[in-house]
Amino acid sequence: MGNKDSNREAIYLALMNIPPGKVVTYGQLAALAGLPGAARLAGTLLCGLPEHTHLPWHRVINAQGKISLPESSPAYAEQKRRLQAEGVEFKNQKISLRIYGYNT
DNA sequence: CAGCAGGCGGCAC
DNA sequence: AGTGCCGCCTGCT
Repeated sequence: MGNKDSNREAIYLALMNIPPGKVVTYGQLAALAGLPGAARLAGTLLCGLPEHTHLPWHRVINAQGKISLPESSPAYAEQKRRLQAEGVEFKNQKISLRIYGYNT
């Protein structure tokens, strides 16, 4: 345990455990994967996910409760749409972690 | 509210 | 095989 490959896998596994209608921050996801402080890693990996992935990458947002992508990005629109489809409400592009945050 | 520095991997040279 | 730069980040000034 601890090698790079398992870290990547850990992130994916942690992501799979996020239930619909809930969201986690990058840092939280990394922490759940056993990699505290590796928030950026989570972002990098999600960025590299193939389009055909089954992983709920859309449930990952930044610590500010916002989608960490340019609003003009196609991925932004899709992420927002998927979250709204799961019942997540946006307040001016912002999500309430207090309400939709995933707590173990 | 904006700006800067810090810690962790990934990828290119 | 080693070094360096960059990122869908964060927390603190």
